[in-house]
Amino acid sequence: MAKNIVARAKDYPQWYLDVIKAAELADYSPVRGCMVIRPHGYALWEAIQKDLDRRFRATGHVNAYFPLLIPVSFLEKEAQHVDGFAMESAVVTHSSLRKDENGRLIPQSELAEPFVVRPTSETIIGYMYSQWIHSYRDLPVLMNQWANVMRWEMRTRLFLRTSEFLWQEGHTAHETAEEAEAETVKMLNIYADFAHEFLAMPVVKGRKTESERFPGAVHTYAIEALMQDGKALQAGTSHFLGQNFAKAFDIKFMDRENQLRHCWTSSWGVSTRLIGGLIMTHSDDEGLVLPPKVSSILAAIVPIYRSEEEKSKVLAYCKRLAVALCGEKRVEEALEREKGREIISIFVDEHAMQKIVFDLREGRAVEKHFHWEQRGIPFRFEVGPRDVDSEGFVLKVRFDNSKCFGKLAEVNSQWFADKCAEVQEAMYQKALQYRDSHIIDVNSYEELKEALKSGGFVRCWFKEDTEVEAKIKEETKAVVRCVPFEQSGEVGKCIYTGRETSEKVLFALAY
RNA sequence: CGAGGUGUAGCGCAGUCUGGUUAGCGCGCAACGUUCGGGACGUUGAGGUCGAAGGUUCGAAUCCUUUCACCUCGACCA
Repeated sequence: MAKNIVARAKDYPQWYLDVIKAAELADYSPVRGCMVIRPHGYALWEAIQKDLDRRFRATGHVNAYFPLLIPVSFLEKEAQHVDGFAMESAVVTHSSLRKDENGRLIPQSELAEPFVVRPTSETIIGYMYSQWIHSYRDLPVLMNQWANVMRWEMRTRLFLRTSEFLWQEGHTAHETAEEAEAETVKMLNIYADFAHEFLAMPVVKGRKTESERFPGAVHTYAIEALMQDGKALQAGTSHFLGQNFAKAFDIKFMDRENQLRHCWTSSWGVSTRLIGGLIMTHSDDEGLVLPPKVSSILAAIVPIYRSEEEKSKVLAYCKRLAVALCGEKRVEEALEREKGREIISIFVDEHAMQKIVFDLREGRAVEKHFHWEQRGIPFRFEVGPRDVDSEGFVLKVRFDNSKCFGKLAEVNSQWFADKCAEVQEAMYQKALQYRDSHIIDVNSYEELKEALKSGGFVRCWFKEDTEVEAKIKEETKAVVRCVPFEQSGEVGKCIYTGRETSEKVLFALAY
């Protein structure tokens, strides 16, 4: 049992914070609601960035960067957009500081027009697109930016909801509604594939109801994941913006019939919130659990010895194991490069920048086991004198805490790659099984209320209606997470109003 | 923004009601020794403007005033 992490069954929110702290993913900052992402946490974001960016490029998108500050007047241009973001805006009103009589620094020059620290960039990007787009020949515009944004949230939680967070936001402009719509769906599919293949996190693809829609969007699609405590997490969104922003920012082009028309735009994003989702999908009472594809450290080699004799014998053998895993060249390079360091990093694959570590620190092996375990490192090779004698090792697999005995002779890079792939798939299957067994079908409002008590997605016939949703939210705290794309094609009666509908929705309590 | 609570070492806390030696404990940290295959132990040591400002007093972590920050619940949360 981990002594610095409370059990999930006892206090799930506290467990979540304990895991983050124990794995050194993030820390609170002196600035309210803003977190510091520590190296081990940032490595997760970098891994996410790398994989997603590859998928964006493969579908013809390019990266650009737009300013942090947005004129307040821009926000006013799209009516729903203002309403959605006004309350959570951080506003820059002054430039320069001067000292007052007490030596305190106070803002000096008031700006002619205040700026908003971007909560999202539709407005400023819309403005720039209006400058750049003139003809159908300029379309489509398929851009993405990796950036930080700020939303002055009332209450924050590490990774899940912080005042400042990192994300990517794609912004595209198209000739036709159909094309923009197709783009919106395409990007949602990319998110879903990414969640599945990379994060080993199953998600439901669907459409948001009107009350959950992005301010200014015609409709919003989302991927919804289910956390271990039965609460849902919106893991990514893709918005069809229609011509709303094009009209607000005058993004017009001369079409093929020589007519001046407004573009059709989309926007889509995922954020550091994914890391919160990753934690709550896979981790256990011992701490963080990372899928091999996400982890920058794939394995730790932990030597076990007592005497000096044993030490030299075991370390020499560990080196042979490292060579079997990574190749002689990389091991020699690492030992040379990191000479004198207590933890040696050996790259398994320069391209992915994934590595194994050789833990040479002084101290008890037990402490090291906990160290790597709490950080979610997928594999741990434990090597002691007995293993040296038998030309073997003990392999601990983080995700299921299984332990097996291996032989040095059978280890090579392909063997290890297979192990990684095996665990990656097993983690997805485990999460998928959990998710699927927590989708409950109900046929009445009473059943819905009852089912919500045990958590999970509750699926039922529902005729979309903002007022009804508000009532249900008030009475149960649950909302429609999404209207799944996958529908039976049958028709049923709405569990609240009894009206006929062709759609089943997923209700859940949410983060 | 409403209600309640908490600020004392890196972290967790005692001490505050009833003012009085040099402000304590546990964890963690450092050194040394014994240990070492699932969170060991001993010895020694470092570490504090008691959230901030002002006041009462011979004397304030403790009493008074003001203020700031954080936490919990509510409201809010594309």
